[in-house]
Amino acid sequence: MKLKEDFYTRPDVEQVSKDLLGKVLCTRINGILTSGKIVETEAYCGATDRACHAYQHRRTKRTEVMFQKGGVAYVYLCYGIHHLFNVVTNCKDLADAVLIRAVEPLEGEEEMLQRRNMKKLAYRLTAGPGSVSQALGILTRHKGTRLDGELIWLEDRNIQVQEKDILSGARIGVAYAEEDALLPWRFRIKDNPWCSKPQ
DNA sequence: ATAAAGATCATT
DNA sequence: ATGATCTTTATG
Repeated sequence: MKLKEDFYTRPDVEQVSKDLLGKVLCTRINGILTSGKIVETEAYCGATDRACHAYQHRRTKRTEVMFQKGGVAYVYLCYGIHHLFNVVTNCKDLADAVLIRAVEPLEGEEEMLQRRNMKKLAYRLTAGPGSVSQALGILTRHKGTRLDGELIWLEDRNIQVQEKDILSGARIGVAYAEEDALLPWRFRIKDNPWCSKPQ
């Protein structure tokens, strides 16, 4: 069943980030269902985290959606090429988000291969945030989409992830964030081959 | 108005 | 290792 609003509005992004492991991200773009089990995430906290676009509650046109109540999509363009998908969490005016970094393909494999311009199934199909969005058909225009709707949503399919099977580490690509770059806010499922490469 | 940097990926 | 590629943001 679909995750409800109270899953997203909890105040602890770190916790939500961990809880998202094992949940299923689904999209139905142009009527085509694609989905994947989330195996890797990163937490971003607006109030205190230099690595977050909304650091110190910085409100811009881009970050505005992060200030909404949890349960909407924050999608932005990275390096001019990649559409990165985040789940907005916490309450209104508290700009926290979780970046989905990798999923394990479940449904719509053919469509995902096509979107990624690949011929046969390989781990790189959905490893890395840019790849996830491309495979699922998520674009910046989906920014602000409610995650309880029919376009993009998350499901709990009762997949159990043990606390001991969650590895945490420093986030990727946030060297500029100084000491905040060291926070262990990247989470992944131990021994899952669908995670993106770098430790 | 202009410039610089960026939560990345694929290729060499 | 390096290039692709273009939005967002900061600065003048």
